[in-house]
Amino acid sequence: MTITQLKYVLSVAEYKNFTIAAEHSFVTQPTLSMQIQKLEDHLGVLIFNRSKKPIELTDVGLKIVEQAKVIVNESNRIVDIVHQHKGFVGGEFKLGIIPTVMPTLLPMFLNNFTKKYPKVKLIIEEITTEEIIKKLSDNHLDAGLAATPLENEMIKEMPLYYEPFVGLIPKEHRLFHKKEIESSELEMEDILLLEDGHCFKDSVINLCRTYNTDNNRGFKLESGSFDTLIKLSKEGLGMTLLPYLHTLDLSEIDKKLLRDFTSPQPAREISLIYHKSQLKMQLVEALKNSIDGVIRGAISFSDVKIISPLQKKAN
Amino acid sequence: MTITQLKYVLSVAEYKNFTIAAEHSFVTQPTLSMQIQKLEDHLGVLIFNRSKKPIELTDVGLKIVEQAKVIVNESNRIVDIVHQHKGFVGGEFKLGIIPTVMPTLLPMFLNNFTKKYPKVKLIIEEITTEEIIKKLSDNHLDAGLAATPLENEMIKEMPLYYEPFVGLIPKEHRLFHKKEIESSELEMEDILLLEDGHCFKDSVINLCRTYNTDNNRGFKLESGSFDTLIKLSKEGLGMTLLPYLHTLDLSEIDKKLLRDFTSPQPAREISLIYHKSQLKMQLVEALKNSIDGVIRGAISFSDVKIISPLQKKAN
DNA sequence: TAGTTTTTATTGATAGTTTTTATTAAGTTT
DNA sequence: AAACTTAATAAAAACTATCAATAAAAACTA
Repeated sequence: MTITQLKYVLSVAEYKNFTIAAEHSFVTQPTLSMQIQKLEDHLGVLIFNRSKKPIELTDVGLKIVEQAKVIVNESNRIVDIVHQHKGFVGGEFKLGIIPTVMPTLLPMFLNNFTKKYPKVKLIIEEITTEEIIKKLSDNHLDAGLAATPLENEMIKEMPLYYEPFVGLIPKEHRLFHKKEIESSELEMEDILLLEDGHCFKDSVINLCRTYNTDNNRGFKLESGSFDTLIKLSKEGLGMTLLPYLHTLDLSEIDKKLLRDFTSPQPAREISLIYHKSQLKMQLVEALKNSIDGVIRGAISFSDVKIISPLQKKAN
Repeated sequence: MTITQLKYVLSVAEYKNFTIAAEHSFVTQPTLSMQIQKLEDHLGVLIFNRSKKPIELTDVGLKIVEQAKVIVNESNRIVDIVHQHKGFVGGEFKLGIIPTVMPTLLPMFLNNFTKKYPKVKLIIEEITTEEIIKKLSDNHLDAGLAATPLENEMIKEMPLYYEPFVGLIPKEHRLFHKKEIESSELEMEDILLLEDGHCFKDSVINLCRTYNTDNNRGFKLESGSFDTLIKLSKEGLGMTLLPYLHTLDLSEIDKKLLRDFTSPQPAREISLIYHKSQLKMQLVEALKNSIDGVIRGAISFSDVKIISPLQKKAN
């Protein structure tokens, strides 16, 4: 039994297809077929049920695959140990970022990070939280940036910052003439929200507890961008909440519609997330340090309203 | 990086000598040397410091060895998974048994076990508790039978039975004329005990708490057998405690010196112990079931009557 | 210090394996 | 039934692990 054989098994288990699995393993299909046969012979069991299309795992196959994942992960860790010892921070690092964080956070740390760690080849992908979770589990991503908490057993979270929401109130709205809004004044019925990241831990105002996605407003919002939200809001379909960093590039006219919240402000928690197996942890730590650095210094977080939630949480 | 290479590394780490490690790995020394060099080249670090005699691990080497142990253990588990699936209970099973348990317990379960699991090649070794612990940690034993608790992080315990101690009181002793002894009457100063297994969990009379090995009796006992203890006791050097099963083959004359304890009796806990990695668990479970079967329900330390099935079998 | 022993590294031959290309077989789809 | 997918098989080529023999280095010895 070799680690290579186990990797081939994992590849077939993932793609349910020998040919595709072979491509992803950078070998030809017969190579992969033979090695898997050899392993099956050695163990005296069939791992795959080849009669089903697409190929299925046998009962033992399922258990073997789970154990193979453990073994392959643990062997990858050897390289981590060596890198850590050499103080080497490098290699490929695949990072997934949710769309609503990408444009604001990426420009802030990318330069800083690539300068500090020139040996790292950052591969960044803009994908949804759900896909990040899936890809972290499959080892197709090394880490992700998303709104937390996720409450997923497989995934560890490293909170980076808390980004307060600012209200965007259309002219006709009942709260338009207020200078500041209190959370208690919010009527969940007339707020437009993205699914993305409005659930929080206890210490922050938790919008998702009161926010009902099955509202009786007559339409359901599936948009992934705040731009759509802003337009809908200005059409008079209700107020909305924008993450603070997204309000910075609004037009002067639109900025007039913004209303801050009184403390405690609603906010979203943005975290660096990674698989519980904690592979490539030096890289994850390096990324966290880079982001921490820019958040503390580079951005104008002199603003009291942003600093306060940050300070609350920063232990 | 291959599992074979990692096994070679573990072997050298254990024996601190390439030649001996090679023998234990059933390959020639150049083979082993080359494979370790290849791994070191691949990782770009030295695992061993060959200039020191005996060979030492480097700093990274130490961490690599720890991780290699994990990987090798986890890969052994694949075979376990297959065996479990096939319902196959077989292969080599190396069991260490402490001297004071060996003669009483082994004859009771050995026949039963080998008949029930003919495919298992039991390799039994009579060794001390300390050596069992060491060999379990090195993977040179699959399980052990010893008096517990051991309070060792690495080792899991599966209690099998509680064996009460019976007092052996020489004629001159102050307690000789008592029919039964109460634990409270014991004077630790005049009891001869083996180091072996007189420590207990809370629920049992705990002799080791009060028993001071640095006694001021003028001699220190290092014997490993109860026979010596009996002789010393009859010489008038003090009373002693014998595990119940050991009292069965005393001569009729010696049996006259025995005194039972009133409830709660002092007793020793005998457990099946194994490494926390839980390899070959089907075999461990099989062994436990066999022993349980012979003992027919756990022996309660507080009730002499429950011991009767043991007595039946032993006679 | 020179000789002896012990231990690890090196070399070259060989057996064994992995991988590849090309082909066949089996099963689907059109 | 032809066209297409997909996995298994065969044979050749590339590669690797292993061994025996030996060299080199280090540690004793006398």
